[in-house]
Amino acid sequence: MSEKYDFNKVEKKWQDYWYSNHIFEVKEDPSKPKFYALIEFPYPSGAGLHVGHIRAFSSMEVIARKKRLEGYNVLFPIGYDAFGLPTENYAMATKQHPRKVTDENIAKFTGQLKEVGYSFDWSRVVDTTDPDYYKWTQWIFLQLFKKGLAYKATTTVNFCPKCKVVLANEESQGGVCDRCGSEVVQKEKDVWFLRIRNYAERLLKGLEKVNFPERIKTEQQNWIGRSEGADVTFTVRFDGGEYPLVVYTTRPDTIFGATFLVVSPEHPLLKEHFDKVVNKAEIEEYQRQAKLKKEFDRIQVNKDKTGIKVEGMYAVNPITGTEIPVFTADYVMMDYGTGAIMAVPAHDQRDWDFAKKFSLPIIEVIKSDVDVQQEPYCAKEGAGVMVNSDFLNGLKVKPAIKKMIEYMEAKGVGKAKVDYKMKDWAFNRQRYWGEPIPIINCPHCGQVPVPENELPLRLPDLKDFTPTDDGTSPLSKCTDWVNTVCPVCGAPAKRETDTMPQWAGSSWYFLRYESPRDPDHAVNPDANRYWGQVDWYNGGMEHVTRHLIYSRFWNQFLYDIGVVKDEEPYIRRSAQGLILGSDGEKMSKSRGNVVNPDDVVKQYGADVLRLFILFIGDYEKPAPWSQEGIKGCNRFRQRFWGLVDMVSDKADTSDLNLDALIKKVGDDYEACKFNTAIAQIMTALNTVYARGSLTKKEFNTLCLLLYPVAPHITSEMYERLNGGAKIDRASFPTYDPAKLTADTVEIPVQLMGKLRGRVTVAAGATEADVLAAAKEAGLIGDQEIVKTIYVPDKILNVVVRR
RNA sequence: GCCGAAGUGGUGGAAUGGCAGACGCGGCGGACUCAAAAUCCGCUGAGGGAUGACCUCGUGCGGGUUCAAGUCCCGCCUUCGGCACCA
Repeated sequence: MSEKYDFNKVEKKWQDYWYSNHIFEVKEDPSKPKFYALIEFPYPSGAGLHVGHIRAFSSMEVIARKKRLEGYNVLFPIGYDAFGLPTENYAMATKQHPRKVTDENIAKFTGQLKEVGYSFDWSRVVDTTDPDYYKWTQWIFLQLFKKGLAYKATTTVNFCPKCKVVLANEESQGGVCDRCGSEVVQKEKDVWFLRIRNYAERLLKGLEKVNFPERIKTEQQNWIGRSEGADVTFTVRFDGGEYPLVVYTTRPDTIFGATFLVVSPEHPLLKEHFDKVVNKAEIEEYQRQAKLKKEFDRIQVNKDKTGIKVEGMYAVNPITGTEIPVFTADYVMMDYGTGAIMAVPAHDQRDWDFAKKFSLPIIEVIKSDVDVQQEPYCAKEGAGVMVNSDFLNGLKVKPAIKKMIEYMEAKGVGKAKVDYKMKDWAFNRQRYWGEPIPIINCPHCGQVPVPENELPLRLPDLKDFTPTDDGTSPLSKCTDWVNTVCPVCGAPAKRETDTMPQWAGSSWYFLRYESPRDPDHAVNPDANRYWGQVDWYNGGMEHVTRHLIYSRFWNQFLYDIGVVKDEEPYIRRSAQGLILGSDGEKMSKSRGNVVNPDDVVKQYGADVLRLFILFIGDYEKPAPWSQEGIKGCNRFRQRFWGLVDMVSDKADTSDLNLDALIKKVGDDYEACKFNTAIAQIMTALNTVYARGSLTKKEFNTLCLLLYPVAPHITSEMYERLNGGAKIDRASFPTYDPAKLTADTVEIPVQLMGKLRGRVTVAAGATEADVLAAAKEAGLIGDQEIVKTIYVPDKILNVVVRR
């Protein structure tokens, strides 16, 4: 009898072996096929590794270990997304430098990850806060700038008065700051933007050729929000003048029902021709009110419509020539479409609400059962027939849209246009702990890029990096750094003091992994030629619409300028579900239901933690932690260890189909069905225990199948029974497709679709054989058989006359 | 409002249209033990039957297609996620 399994000793032994012998470090090797497995690199927070990380990383860990056994040259890198607010806030609170905090956190994460036994290539670690890394983040920004894809504009922004930072819309949802929960206010600000909208169509198109789950594609499509419509030019007339006013509509067919026109309070019409407006004071007051409102209030659905008629102006419908009134209302947004709409109250809820409130006419242009004076008929696309619409009458909606656009284009009053909900990417933050934006503001030359040979533009070593009250970056306090000379004309100039958002560094890190130390390229061309795209990327659903789109955008841009060879960065993407507390709620400190992976490793070891996190349930769905469930995996490991003493030449192998087991486990791993893969191995283990012995071949197969999940114990077991051989040098077992079915099969027999019993027959038995066997077993009487359905080796169903 | 995913025992969850509940947890009973823990063995959807090898019911609800439906179709309910005064 072998000694009891000592997980502490064994796990330490194998981790030492892996890491000190650099087993998982890889080089380009044209003799082997490559496989690039990627996990989202963690943000090294002070809290350390979370069980959510374990679930997120373990899928690619299994795939990486399996692919290596299958002969692939596997790139499985790790790094740290280390710029960001929590570190900076913690550093301020504890009066330390963020650099020090970051280094400590990274060291902590590294230690924890190694204790779990992950097979990362530790020679390729990247850290987004390392100047050798952010040098290239800045370089990519400069390429974007040079191509006109980075620009500065004044807009109102969401500002968090507590964090003293400008927030993107997605970081201030519900009108509160993502980070601290404070109420967000609106503020005028110069903001850097990246023109991601220029890539909207390609980001959509690219989804057709990648293997992402449908839900991820759908979320990205919604985020991009493509809509087909038309720009239609109305003429605004006022005392002594005319002004072309372009509205955007997805329903140009309904223009005969347009009874008024609405412009956003920020619309240029109300600036450029404001002197023609009769009720100036009233409108100015409304504009002031709109500005005060936070984004949150303004986009509240179903709230009362407000607005003011623009007196002294009216608009001419370019199709009918009819004059209609012009309003300004805050339900029209300046940053979508053209900031102006033609209102068709009969067929749009918002326009209808507004028309009712201001007693405006409602003209039906799509026939329906509803009385549009009582409620709008908001037909889904394609439903209904045009009425009251002159030459469109009798047409269905779709052909009517087509005909109207053709008509407008011929008349020169409108043209087809595709628009996107996605906005340009606000690309700056007023914080210290981020990549400095490498731009110099010269009074003569304007925005001048920092020369590339001066990159990295390092963060100055500030003592006080608390944000300023007026919302400018703490870097502005460092005058030595801010004051410089213009690289073009030599005049005194000032550096840009904003830093990049946290999404910057993570938008291209997967490319840096391919040549992490190359001093001359962001991505080494030879390395990129070999490693190419990420074959499989796993991460969280929460990053699907930001990180995943941003990084696809950067990759497409880098493709356009010839830096990388592939247009899409990721071939396949999967997403793990959340690990919940044992109470079924999201883990959080305040609920006190947080599980620390360190504690689990201490108590049960890494293999049990890895087993449990993968066995817990459907990988893509949320699953609650269970302290009892962990015990079950510990039991399984003990039983698995017991196999060491059960190997025998005389074992009867007839009850275990190894080929089928290999296929099932291998296929399940590839499909992220780790729970059923492990269940299959458990079943096989139960079979072996029931018989009391197993062959050497069975032993090695079971070890190899479980190795990707539980590498420590399987490495030890394999070594012991194979004369010191290392399992990581072995090959993943293969199966013979001809042997997947057993010699005899048990066929369920149904009568009228209801189970009557089972008969055992030789595999491949004919319908007549099975029917005869069923009759002999008394499962079928002597009723008249109308019909039989036989699925070979699967089922027999007999239909009889009643 | 629009889009998407999901609803299965006490519980986490399995089931290319073909034996519903694999595997695990928990529970019950037994073995070992002075005893407990650990371990091992057996049982464990509900109801009925003589507690048996038998029958009936059963995958959110109501219909339908099919020899056969957790799975496909139609109509609902509930939960979760995404987008959202998006023209």
